Amino acid sequence: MPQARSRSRPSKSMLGLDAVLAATLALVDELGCEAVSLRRVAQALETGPASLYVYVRDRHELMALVLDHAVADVVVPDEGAGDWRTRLELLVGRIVAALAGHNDIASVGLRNALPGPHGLRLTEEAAHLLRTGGLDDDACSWAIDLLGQYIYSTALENADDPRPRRAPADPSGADPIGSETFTARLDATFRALPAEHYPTLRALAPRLTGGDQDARAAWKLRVIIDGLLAQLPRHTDAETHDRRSAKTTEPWRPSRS
Amino acid sequence: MPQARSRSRPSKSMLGLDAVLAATLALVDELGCEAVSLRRVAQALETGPASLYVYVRDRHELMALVLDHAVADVVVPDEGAGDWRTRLELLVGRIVAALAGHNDIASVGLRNALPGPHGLRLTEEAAHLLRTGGLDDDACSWAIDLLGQYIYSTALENADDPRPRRAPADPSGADPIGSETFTARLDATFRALPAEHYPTLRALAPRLTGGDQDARAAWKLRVIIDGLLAQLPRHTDAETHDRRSAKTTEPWRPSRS
DNA sequence: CTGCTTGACGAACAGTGTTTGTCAAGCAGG
DNA sequence: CCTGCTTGACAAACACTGTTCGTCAAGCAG
Repeated sequence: MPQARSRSRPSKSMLGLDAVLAATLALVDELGCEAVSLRRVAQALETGPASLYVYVRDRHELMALVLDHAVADVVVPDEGAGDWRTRLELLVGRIVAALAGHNDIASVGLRNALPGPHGLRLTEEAAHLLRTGGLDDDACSWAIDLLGQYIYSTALENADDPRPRRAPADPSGADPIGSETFTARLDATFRALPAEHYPTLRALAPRLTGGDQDARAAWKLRVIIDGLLAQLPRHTDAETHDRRSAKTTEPWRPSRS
Repeated sequence: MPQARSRSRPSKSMLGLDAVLAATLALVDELGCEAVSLRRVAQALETGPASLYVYVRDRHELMALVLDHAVADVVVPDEGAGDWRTRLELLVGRIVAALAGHNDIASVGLRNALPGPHGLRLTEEAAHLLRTGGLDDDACSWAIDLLGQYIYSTALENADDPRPRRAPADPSGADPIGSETFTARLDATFRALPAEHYPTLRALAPRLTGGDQDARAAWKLRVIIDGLLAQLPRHTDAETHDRRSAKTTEPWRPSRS
């Protein structure tokens, strides 16, 4: 048991990275990424911000680790869950849900965050499923990239939006904008467009931000997977492809560097 | 002509929003978004940061306006450029290129930035082309969302990467990581994975970050458009769809709110 | 002429990430 | 047991950030 110290420092148990990550993630949930400062994390842990540098190189690395922490509980669908496509949809859906459940943590994934162990685990599984689905190595590699974009963007979009994703709103209440969600403001933007210059957007306005967000996410994923399948060579099986343009007779493939 | 002032304030021409946006964008080009502070912008304009508040509500709004400014020169393809698909690909390609040419400005688009006049102009055109391609209103609305995700993510990924996208690297040179690109580090991450646990990622490693980035972007866009077309009703024409799963006989559509 | 509006912007404030240096506990080696 | 080294903890300090408040000055309307 640590003794009282000459600087009147109270007895402190060793922090540990897990505690740091958990505290950080809790603050992300509450305040959104931008408002999570090292001082806030340290305060939640009853220490000072300098203490965190034992565990992370800088704030950026901390957030990357927290992102990975957020998907730690995502379970890879087992083989009994269905064919490769079903499992891929399940997997991606679970990742999106896990990230969306933590405010805007997904924004970290869009900012040069190196994947951690859980991210790699899940990526390995997704790549494996894509391969099972018949994509060759080139297509598989770029599909991973595309799915990654979809996952982070969609998780960000789907995150519960009761709190602004920016710094906490003006508490004075003088500015009504601060208490409105981004989605509502985007919707208002579309609805306010002059119809003579923006006929399509005006016509679509009720739908652009509307609908069930899970249904929307699933639809977009379906689009992507159908699109991936459309890249498979036609001689793979007896099925034919739906082609609107007669651009190529052979499916185009990622070039080799 | 303004006179000399009692506070020895030198004669200043009125700033103007355009000058502010141009100066900001130049700094984004040079330093990346995060390093662009209001003080830096003000300094470039030979004024003080408080001056900028005449033109923008806050830093967030400034960056959103700069994002719009970055696509100001994107020209909508005219009808002679080809069918709707060709024009959509052209349009999206131009937007991505415009954004990618300005370091990480696209990251602003992933952060609750309300669209400006140019963004709306381009979105209107994309929506119009999608409609021309046969998507109904529901699908069109969600496709706009998906394309937006693709555009910002891809522009961010394609941005020239000679400068770190984060704060300027440690100038001491003691840390070699700071001078490496994110892509290189991601590549190294994949290549260093143990093959027994990550067989697929290890096999794909040379391709995951490799290849020509324009080709990659075009491939991903093709996937998305092909996927969109795969959602069209089959009774639209004599063409059949490539379906891997027998989940639905009718194409699934976005639900109405 | 007076008062109001608006652009310009310094000073100040609260807050941020990070570095440096000190303390204290634990461990290894003599 | 003692000494030196390592490592976790973390305060103090620094440079920097976004923003607010208040003042100045020019222009305009009544």
